[in-house]
Amino acid sequence: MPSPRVRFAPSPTGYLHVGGARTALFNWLYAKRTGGTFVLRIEDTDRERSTEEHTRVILEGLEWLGIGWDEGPYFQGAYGDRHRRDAERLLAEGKAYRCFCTREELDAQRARAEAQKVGFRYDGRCRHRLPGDIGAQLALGRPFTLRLVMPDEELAWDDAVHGRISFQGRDLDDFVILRSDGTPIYNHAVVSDDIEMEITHVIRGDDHISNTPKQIALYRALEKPEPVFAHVPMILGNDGKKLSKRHGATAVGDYQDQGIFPAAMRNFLALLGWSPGDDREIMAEAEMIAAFSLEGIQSKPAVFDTTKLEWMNGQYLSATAASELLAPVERQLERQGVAVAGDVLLPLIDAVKARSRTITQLAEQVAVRLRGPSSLDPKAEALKAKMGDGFAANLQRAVDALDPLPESEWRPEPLLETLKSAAESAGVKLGDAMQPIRVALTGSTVSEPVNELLAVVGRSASLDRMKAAARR
RNA sequence: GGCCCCAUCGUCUAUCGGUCAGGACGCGACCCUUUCAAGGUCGAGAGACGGGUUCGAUUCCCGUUGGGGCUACCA
Repeated sequence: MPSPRVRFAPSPTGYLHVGGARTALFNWLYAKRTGGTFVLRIEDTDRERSTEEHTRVILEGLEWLGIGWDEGPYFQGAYGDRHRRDAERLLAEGKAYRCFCTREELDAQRARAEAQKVGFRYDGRCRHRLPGDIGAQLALGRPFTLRLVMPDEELAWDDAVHGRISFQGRDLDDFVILRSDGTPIYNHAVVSDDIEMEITHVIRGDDHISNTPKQIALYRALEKPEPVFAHVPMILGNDGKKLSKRHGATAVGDYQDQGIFPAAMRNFLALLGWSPGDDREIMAEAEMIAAFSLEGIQSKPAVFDTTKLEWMNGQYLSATAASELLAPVERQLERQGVAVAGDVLLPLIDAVKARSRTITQLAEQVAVRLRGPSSLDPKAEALKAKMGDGFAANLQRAVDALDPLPESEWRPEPLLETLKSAAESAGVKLGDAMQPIRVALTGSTVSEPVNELLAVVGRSASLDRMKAAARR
């Protein structure tokens, strides 16, 4: 059996969204698993909506995710001649026909059908035009499209994820394969290209299921063997509707900006609608490839859960050394206008790493330690309100205790000892003594241990922030 | 309206006729910590409904209901 050839074929009419990315990932995984070839094809036959910008973003998104292609990118628009030849061959063989119906006529028919609440299907009125009539239309220079003669037969296939799916040709209409300007329609271009590129496995979104019988009809008309089809289910928003812009971040680039690791994104996407069949969650690339199969793909749609994505990213984050985080954190800080040397950053990164889920969160925490909190988060606000006067009093006591500590003693151990004895002699619980300091220094109730926090922020900045917070 | 797909905890999923229906996220509790997390342990939480088939159905079949997709000279 020849090695499989799969393809990812996005249309550059929008950004690379997570659904497309997952489809690409499944194709890629399958190719890697089987030693096959992964072809990238840009379907830009819709000239109106396709842009180079979108193409660039899609390519960059795939590269960022580490999904490399073996062939391409091919641009569908470059193969117009072949698409036309294939369509004309069908015309010559009587498997397609010229349709002189105008768009206006068709629109009117469709509107009428809709008003009557019946499904619109092209009635095939041009299918049986007499040769003389056709000649006359041609002589008049009337524009025409090419329509496929839809056979009245079963159009079925064994879907690799759904099992057998069957349509009846009589339920489908004679769809257009070539526009009046000679350019191909999607379904025709896809089949022509998949044949030419010797694609053996078509792995794509569920929304293409209804295109598949049309494409099968085309394969039969062209007398070429059909590939294996595998339709992966949709990705839904948290309201159970198809994932779209109004659900927030749907573009792969959004997650890149949020500081999600490509490896975490890949891992998460792979587990959305696919499972290795056991309990594994965090999986290395090689592990996923080894476990991947089309049969392991779920047949029901999956809801995109960003909370779990962030958890997974946190897993990758805590497994990454601070030194490797240096460069991305520097980039994030630069964007916020904070420039600091790496040797200052490293201990800060180490301090907050375990408490962050994304690079962005991590960079924010680092920035707060460098320049102080700009505001208090809701929990810190609530704590301050709850403690009332005790908040400032505890802070003032801490300042009094810590102020005499010289720079050389401003280290975690002496700091802890000092704070402990101060709290003890004042008869205050350690927690009550510590939390106000945490809030004063970071604006948050969550941080590394307070003594370590004080050490990492430094003597003068710590005392300044505490004094300022005690005054307010 | 027509055609097609889908249905296990709130979410992602395991189960390929016999399981106390397992795991993960999230949630709650506890442990650890004379401070926050992280981590660890435990807990709550699911087979849409109705018929079959079978000694036995979450699993196989049919129907109902509920979601979703497509129905262009878009992709």
